[in-house]
Amino acid sequence: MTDRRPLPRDMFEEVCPSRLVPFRFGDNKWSALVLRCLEDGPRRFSELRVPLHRVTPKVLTQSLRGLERAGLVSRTVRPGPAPRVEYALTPLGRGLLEPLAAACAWAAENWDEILDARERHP
Amino acid sequence: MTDRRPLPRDMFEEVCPSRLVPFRFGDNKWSALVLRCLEDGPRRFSELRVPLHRVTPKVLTQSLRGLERAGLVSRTVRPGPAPRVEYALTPLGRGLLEPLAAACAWAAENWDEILDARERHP
DNA sequence: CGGCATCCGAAGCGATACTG
DNA sequence: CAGTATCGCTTCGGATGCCG
Repeated sequence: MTDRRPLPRDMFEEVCPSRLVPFRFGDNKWSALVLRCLEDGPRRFSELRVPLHRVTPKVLTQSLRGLERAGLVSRTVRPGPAPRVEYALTPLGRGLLEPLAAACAWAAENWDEILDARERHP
Repeated sequence: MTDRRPLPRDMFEEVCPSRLVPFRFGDNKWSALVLRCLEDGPRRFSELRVPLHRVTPKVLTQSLRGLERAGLVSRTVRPGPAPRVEYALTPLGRGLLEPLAAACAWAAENWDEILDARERHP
């Protein structure tokens, strides 16, 4: 570890990808989970609320709007007597799912080690 | 997209990896960037502040403490007349860097598309 | 140099109630 | 059903000042 390249002057600039990723993942705390909920196909609004521990409609809406603005999720209103809205991954969103899954796989593999570390540090 | 497996009852349970990942990435908004700053080797406290846009010492400390508690970063005090503290990735932390890099690579590849989406949605 | 203590405004998010 | 509106608590994080 001797090739200590100098750090960039400004990693906060808009153009740095690592700025975007944590931001997208954490647009709000539910975003990543919402993406994974859409993994198997479109889901309705109230359908999403259940596995997300009864998240408040307001907060879920915020999350979905954020994902929509980012082009990761699409929103379609199906015609009918009762309102019926479905959310689905866009191709872009589906692409993000892969690195997200990689991160999750990492977490699963190192689960014990992570928990051990947290116990060791009081 | 016809195999709509039912969603799990509770994706919020402690044991779900996707809970941990957003949490780790977003422990605070700097965590991911700090990890990337340590990519090339150990760095001193004040050395980290520069590329992070002069982040406040308090906040940087919080971030580092969080990463330390998670076992991702180590903190070593080098003996000498003046205080000199170095932070470095642990093997565990280095492992996380890979999925993190994958996510960043995704962001870099789909940069234009993401920005386009944000512009289209007012 | 590498922090910690304090203050404070801003943002996050849950609960509740209401609406087309 | 799929949201919006309002409230209030909690957390985040920037600014400032002090310390060994």
